[in-house]
Amino acid sequence: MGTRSIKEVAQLARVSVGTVSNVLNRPEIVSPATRERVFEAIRELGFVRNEVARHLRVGRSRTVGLVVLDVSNPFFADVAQGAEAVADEHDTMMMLCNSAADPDRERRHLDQLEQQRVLGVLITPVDAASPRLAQLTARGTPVVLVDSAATGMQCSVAVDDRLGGQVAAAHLIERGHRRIAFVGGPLSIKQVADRHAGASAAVSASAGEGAELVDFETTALGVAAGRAAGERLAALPGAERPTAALCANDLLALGFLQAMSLRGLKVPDDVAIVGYDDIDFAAAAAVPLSSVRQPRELLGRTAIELLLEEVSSPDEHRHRQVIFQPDLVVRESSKAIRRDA
Amino acid sequence: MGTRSIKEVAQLARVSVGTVSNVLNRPEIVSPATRERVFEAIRELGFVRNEVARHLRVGRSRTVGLVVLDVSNPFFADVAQGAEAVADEHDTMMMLCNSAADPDRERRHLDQLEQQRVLGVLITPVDAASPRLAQLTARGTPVVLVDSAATGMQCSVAVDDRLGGQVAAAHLIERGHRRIAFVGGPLSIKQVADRHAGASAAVSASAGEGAELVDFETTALGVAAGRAAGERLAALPGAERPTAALCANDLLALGFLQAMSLRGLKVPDDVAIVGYDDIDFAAAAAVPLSSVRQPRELLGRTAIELLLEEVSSPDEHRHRQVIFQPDLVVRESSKAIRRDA
DNA sequence: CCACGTCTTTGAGACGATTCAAAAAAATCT
DNA sequence: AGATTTTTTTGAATCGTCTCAAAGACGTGG
Repeated sequence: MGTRSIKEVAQLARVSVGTVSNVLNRPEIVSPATRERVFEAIRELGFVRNEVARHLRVGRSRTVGLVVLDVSNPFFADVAQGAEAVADEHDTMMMLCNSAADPDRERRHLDQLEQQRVLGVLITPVDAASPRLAQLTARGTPVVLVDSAATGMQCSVAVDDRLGGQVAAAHLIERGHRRIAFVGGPLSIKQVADRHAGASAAVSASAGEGAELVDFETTALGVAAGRAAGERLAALPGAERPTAALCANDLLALGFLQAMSLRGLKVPDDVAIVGYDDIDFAAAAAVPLSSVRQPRELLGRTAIELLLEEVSSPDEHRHRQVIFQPDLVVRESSKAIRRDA
Repeated sequence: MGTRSIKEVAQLARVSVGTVSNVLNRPEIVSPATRERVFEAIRELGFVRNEVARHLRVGRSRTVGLVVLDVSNPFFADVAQGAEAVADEHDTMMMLCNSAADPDRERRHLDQLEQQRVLGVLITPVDAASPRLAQLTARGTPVVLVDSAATGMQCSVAVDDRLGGQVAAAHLIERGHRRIAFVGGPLSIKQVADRHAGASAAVSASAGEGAELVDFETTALGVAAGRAAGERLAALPGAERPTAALCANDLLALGFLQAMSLRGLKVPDDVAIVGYDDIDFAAAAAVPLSSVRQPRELLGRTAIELLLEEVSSPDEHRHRQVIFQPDLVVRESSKAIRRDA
């Protein structure tokens, strides 16, 4: 259609294509008069550089793929935001892809990104050990794992989920809770398993005081799953019912909270809740939720910085596994001290 | 790096590059023996087709840009999901871009998409009348407006926001409310203005019964803005205080709801609330929110279908403006009938 | 007026895949 | 076997941009 090429610009400006290219890429080496003439022609024709041809010639893309488990989880939206801010500064485009935790969708996205010869891929993998990821790396597309630890062949940025789970559980124990529910799943998801392991460790450490962890495994990580788990818990007879719930993420926690209020259980008096991720909704919930905060934007920023570093100096680059510390934010939902132990 | 070209495959399989290309694109015209030999070579070398070169030669991209106002608003996540489902079936990739309602970011994204020569752009524009959009269309990149009505030069899919506002307000009036707050802003956003206009119309129609609309304009559409508006409303003396709030979207409604519970006002007894969008969080709120539902996935599906139609038969294509009807979903937050009018 | 630097501009290859007319090979018919 | 048709394979041209060696323009000093 109306798309003009460098050649037409050259013709109109009465210069060679090489000169137009120079104006575009190294304007300072072109004489001011010519430069102006070329700009004029560009304006007149409405010329827009064809990035595809440029990429083919230069052999280096300007776009980075970001594959996340769930675009509608605000946690990932924030990670993306962080990554994009840095990408912007480097004149790089982010391609946001949603795997929806489906390995098949993930694979399709990776295929497409590889075919596009993107500069690199940031990914929160469904399964970090998937051979597809290793293959991608091996074939020359740099990969940075996000929110998931790599084993040395790649860079990664993650948050210490074990520590997060531990701190959260320790907090609940310290507030007097003894029977603590762990709400989350499937445990095949690394993050969930780690948080669980952390909680488990904290509970074991206090086993002498009678602390114990009760698992409420869920099949998904959304609001609905949390609500279902909450109903299950609410249905238990008082003595067996945990007095606190540690949820593997905030969406679960929000659903869980709703179930409590539907069943007439007071939060935090009857049941305390701690979520994970500290998304904006957590603080804004009916009962503001305690939550384990992760540096979301920073996670995204760091991931792309590692990627860009790897790309710009492939030789001296050493893969790094960055791990951030989570922070427990205590709010209403777990503030009260339980006195009936 | 490790990236092999069609030429290397040809060499290894002892055929010409043309044949390899045929195997890739029209395998049926290649003799089985040769075909197998080529596949073998592809496997051995780990060849991945270079989509960039293909695109350059064929002149037709396989990716579509989707620019939304806020990735972290579940409404848009669902729209994206719908669009992606259809794109998938057509072997097309979706490039999700977040303008964050910032005209500048939006412009940058459009620039990049145009440089990439994408197949087309689906966009929820910050300003539908922006000349940049017309320019994109004029230069040959098809544009479909999403959740925003076009004027004839482009296709568009939208939901009747005026009707939505009207139905929501009528519902509140029918439940006995007379002083109704409209929470939302800025009014420069078309969707907000339309919803307001609809509400306004419904209220005017019942002015004889003493209904009136009180504006609580906000500067943003997030949870925080809703909370702030809620506090403003709660601070009013009882007689002046509206008994119902119609919020321009669910995020505002959630924030508003939280403010009510912080200030000790009961929902729906003291103040009824109706949100807009019916995102999953609405049903999952502490008090399940009434909300005006929009066919989110359908919006996305339809948008990309229009785009693909336009692209596949540019000549006979007539631009269409599709408008869907919203549905009011009544839940706890506005169910009660007010008896004190 | 020539030789010699310094700026500018030029234009012929890439880059990797697709296309298509034409050549080659195989199959079918006399 | 030779002619004819059908099936396969070939390879040069092309898409739009960048790169870089080389040519051209210009100014300066001798």
